[in-house]
Amino acid sequence: MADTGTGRVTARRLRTRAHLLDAAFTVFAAKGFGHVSIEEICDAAGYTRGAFYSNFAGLDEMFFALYAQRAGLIAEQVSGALATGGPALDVAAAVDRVAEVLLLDRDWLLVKTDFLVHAARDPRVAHTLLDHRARLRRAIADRLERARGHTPLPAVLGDAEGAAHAVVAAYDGVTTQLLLDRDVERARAWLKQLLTALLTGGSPG
Amino acid sequence: MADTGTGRVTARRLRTRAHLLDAAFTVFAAKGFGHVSIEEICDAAGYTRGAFYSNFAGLDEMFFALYAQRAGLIAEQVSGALATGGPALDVAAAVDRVAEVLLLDRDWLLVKTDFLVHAARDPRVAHTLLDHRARLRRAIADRLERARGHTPLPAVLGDAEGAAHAVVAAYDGVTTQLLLDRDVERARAWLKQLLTALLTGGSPG
DNA sequence: GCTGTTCGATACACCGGTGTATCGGATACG
DNA sequence: CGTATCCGATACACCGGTGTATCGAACAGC
Repeated sequence: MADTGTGRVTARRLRTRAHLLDAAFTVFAAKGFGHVSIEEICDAAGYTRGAFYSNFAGLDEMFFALYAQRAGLIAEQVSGALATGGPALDVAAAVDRVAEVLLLDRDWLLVKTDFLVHAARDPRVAHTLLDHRARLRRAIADRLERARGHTPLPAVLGDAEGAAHAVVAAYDGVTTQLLLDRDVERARAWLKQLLTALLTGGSPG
Repeated sequence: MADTGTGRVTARRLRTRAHLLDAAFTVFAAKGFGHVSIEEICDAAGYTRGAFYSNFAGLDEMFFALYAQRAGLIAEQVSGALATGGPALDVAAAVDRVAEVLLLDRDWLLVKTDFLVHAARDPRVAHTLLDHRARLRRAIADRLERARGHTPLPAVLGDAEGAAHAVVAAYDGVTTQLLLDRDVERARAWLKQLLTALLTGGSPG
């Protein structure tokens, strides 16, 4: 069973846990959660089930841990992309940078979508995901608010929060298309175009 | 094994097939493809596995058949919603009607998203889904083209095809949010707002 | 280096689901 | 009605994965 106690955590433990998570990411991306067995992950990582059960309670918990880990990473990158550019606050430039970061790795989109499907059926998980999305929106809204005046937002979207909502929706929409046609470049271009249309009300500047 | 031959199709067969598909829809929506066993579906439908294997080759084929059936139904409804309104071609009104139809049943969105995830890993399936989406886009684009002049499109989106692309992306984006927060009314309102912003470039008229 | 603790490999019992082959009853059709 | 056909229920053999209990080996601390 997974070690839940607060007994001191050894280095070895952390390493194998990380190895297992890395392998899990690959396997989940390839086959999809729900078509993956614990054994497969252990094989891919070069361990046996003993290692797995020593680190995780089961597949669900591991999947959750995996998502949390990777989502945190992405969140950092997005924050970084939003922070750069100094106080000059150019929306168009920010759109470019964010689009580059968000549509980077198809494997991540696969896992993320699997997680969405998972969350859609488990309110507890859904709550976590909604939290994460809310934090992302807030970061975007903050940025948009600072840019207001320099580039005013179209009124239909409401305040900056509304605009941020629209940005996330556009991202989700483009993700869907990318999952199907596998054309990352087209998806990026398309996302930029969409965000521009939404945030500037039609004028690219 | 599933009857692939062209031997004459009896009425009984069609009925049980329909029953199985109906039950499958419920079960898939509740648990998600990948967490559903053939037995579960048969139990829900009141049959045994014998009936299943007499009608389908396996879970995958059944899932595909289920999606095709329901997607066809929705497509008809959308076409209907786009057709009504006579030749007066009011974009805002069309947006309202389509938003009502598209965000109707959460169970359908669940199954649809499962299918997307499935298609994302199987190019053959992906091709089918892309086809279906292309047909939907064409219907929307046609409608938008007829409305052009009455309500001109913002230039950033390009031609009517581009605008239709944006409509679908907005739909997908709103779907994601709805899967998480389960608030259908909010999703509908939000979709209308988003489509209005995209298609009119900011002005609600 | 020695030793007590921790980690992960191994072995075991178990279960649920799969796919097939067979058979009896329902059904369409003359 | 009678009968040939079709459909779906039943039974069987099988497999892959699960979770746990145990033990040897690696490791950290002194």
